[in-house]
Amino acid sequence: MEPVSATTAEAKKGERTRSAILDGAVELASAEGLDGLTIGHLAAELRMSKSGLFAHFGSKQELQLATVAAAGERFRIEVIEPALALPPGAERLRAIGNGYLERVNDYAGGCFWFSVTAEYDDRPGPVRDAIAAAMDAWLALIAAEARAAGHEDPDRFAFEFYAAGLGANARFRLSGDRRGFDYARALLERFPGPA
Amino acid sequence: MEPVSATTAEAKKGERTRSAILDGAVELASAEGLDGLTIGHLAAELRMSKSGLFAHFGSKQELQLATVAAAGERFRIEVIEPALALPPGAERLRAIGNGYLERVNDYAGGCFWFSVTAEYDDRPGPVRDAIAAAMDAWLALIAAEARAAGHEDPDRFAFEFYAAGLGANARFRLSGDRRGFDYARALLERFPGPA
DNA sequence: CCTACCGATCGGTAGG
DNA sequence: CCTACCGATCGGTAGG
Repeated sequence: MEPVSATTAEAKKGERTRSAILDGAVELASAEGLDGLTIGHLAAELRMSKSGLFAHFGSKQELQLATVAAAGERFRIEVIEPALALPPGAERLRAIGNGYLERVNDYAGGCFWFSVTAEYDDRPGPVRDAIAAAMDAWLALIAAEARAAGHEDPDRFAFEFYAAGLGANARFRLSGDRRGFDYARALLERFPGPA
Repeated sequence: MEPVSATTAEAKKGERTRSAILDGAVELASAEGLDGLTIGHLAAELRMSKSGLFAHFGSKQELQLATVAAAGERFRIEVIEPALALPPGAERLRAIGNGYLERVNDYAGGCFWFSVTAEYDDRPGPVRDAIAAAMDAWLALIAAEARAAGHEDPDRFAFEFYAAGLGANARFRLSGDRRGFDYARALLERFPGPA
């Protein structure tokens, strides 16, 4: 009767399913990695058939790339976008940095980026390139805000904050030591920056 | 004729084979993780049969535990032992820290501990416990030397150096940026420590 | 989005 | 240390 409208409704439903799949995929990959993110495991968790899920992506690698993109998009929406309402510099840097640390601290699976960086940093290909691009953008964002905040060496500050985030996540997940989060938060208050 | 002597010779050969297997296992796990360390892949690389290799360990988990222990043992022999000839404090801290950074920089597969921490930090069990114990000992060693060197907050210094090591490895492997190694090395010269 | 299937590889075993 | 296997699971396909 109404083929166009029906098609639109179907497309919407497909989009919702795809989005639900990617939510599960980001969570699963944070804990099990992008290889441990098997199509069978993910399908079982979402109560779908393997082939039904698979049809949304066409290959394991496309699922991995979509998962990396989804993790970046969710981080952008939940942490970065809100902070852009603040003026550039110290205030915004603190909002972004603390927003990131809270997320890492709260998420059940720990930091998605820590997990996938360690997994793919030695394996050339599009998945690694997507992870590297996201991390480059993250460090560039921190450096830009640090520069606006008056840091003498913004690139170095960005590295230190990035490293502190990795370290805090690792220490907390492995040994239950939360002090790394305090050290990382303290970096955001160190102005105008170290010698 | 000489059953005891023959048995001893066989045991020696078994030990050498086991050691060669573990060398390959540490290298493979640095790049592919402890799950990607499959018995078939490792056997093919060493030109052994799967079951011949398997017989040395009895289970995948025992192979993983032996690999973690071997990585720790090799690090202890190559980096820590030589530094113990130096007096405790700044000198020894620099030797250990720089020795670690050189290793991470040089190794083809990157840092074994970075790879396996991200992989197992969310999976309870003996493998994760072994990794956590090794990392706790590593931070405690750095903290003890930092204390002897006069740092005001040795635990914090240990965290900062640990984090800088993770960050330097990640930035270099992902994006080819070696500046993290310079930042980490600079920490070893910052005496008696930050505020 | 499903059922039913494919060849390859996984960890592990039997028996020598 | 080997050959020859096992059931389970992998990514992916056919056909609907």
